Amino acid sequence: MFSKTCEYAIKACIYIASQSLVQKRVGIKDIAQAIESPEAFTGKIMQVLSKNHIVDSVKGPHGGFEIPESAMKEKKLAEVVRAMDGDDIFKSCGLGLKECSGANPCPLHRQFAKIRADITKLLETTTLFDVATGLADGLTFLKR
Amino acid sequence: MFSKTCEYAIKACIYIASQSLVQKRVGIKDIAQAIESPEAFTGKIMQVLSKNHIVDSVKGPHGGFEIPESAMKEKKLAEVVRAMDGDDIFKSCGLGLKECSGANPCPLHRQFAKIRADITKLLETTTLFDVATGLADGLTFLKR
DNA sequence: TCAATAAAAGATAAAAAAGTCTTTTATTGT
DNA sequence: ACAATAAAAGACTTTTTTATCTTTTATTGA
Ligand code: FES
Ligand code: FES
Repeated sequence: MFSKTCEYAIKACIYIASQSLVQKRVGIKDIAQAIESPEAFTGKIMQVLSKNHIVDSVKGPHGGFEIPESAMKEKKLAEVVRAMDGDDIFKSCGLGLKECSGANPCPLHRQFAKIRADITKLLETTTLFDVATGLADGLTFLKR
Repeated sequence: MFSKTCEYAIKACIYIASQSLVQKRVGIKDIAQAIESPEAFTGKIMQVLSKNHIVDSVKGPHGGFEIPESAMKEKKLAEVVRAMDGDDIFKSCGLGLKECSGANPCPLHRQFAKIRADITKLLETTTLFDVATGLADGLTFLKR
């Protein structure tokens, strides 16, 4: 569904958001621990998220990453996915045809179009705030 | 969604099925041409499909692959997917947690579970016959 | 029986994804 | 100013996926 990189990115964002809810800035080590990701690789991913203005990064002592509450209420999961995996999941053919089109449909076009629309809706409507609260409340988990 | 290998496999099966509908056995070259896949790689994929009894293979002159009409009415797309990609798509967590479980749900568990169920239903209920007819009738396509 | 045909099997190769290590840059508090 | 901290940037390595090439095995029909 998503690349490993994208999975890490989504989890990292949710974790950062949940910590930002209690005014805590988190470092790469914290993140890697919280989402069970390799530390150095997580650093690379954070660079992309930071460049795409999905998270705010602060260098130096007491630095780290954060997502202001106002921002996390705006940022959709779709933005994270697009930053990491591009928009393949939103528009490409499930059987890998060069382009998905009703005019030249693959044998599963109708069914896939429905599923893709569901995925798109989920990602385009869910904000980081939406998912961060469940984590903060201990209702959902990012590892195990 | 699926690996490239799996996409080729699904398309190959659909093509073979559609040709079997008109009593035509097809070779690797035909298949590779019909689904725009690399020929040698397609051969490898056919080995797996053949070993998993998803297609029948015949060596020698006039040999090739076929799927008897009775068989294609039984074979579900899910069998093809399982043979190539395993059952990850049917059961694993969308965010990559070691296992998907309601007891230890990731923040997107409920939404993913729904989408996964839809995908599963599609793959478990659609037979090769179902999709082969659309192709045979020129309503659907495997390339472009 | 033997030449031609076509898939199976095996050994590599190339490309992409995932992951690591080292150096640089920015920030902070003393 | 400067030592310590932490992310950014860059160069690399490893693993997995995708793809190719060669050899072997089975089948056919002349
Ligand atoms: S053409 Fe394949 S999903 Fe639309
Ligand atoms: S735990 Fe993630 S989808 Fe179920």
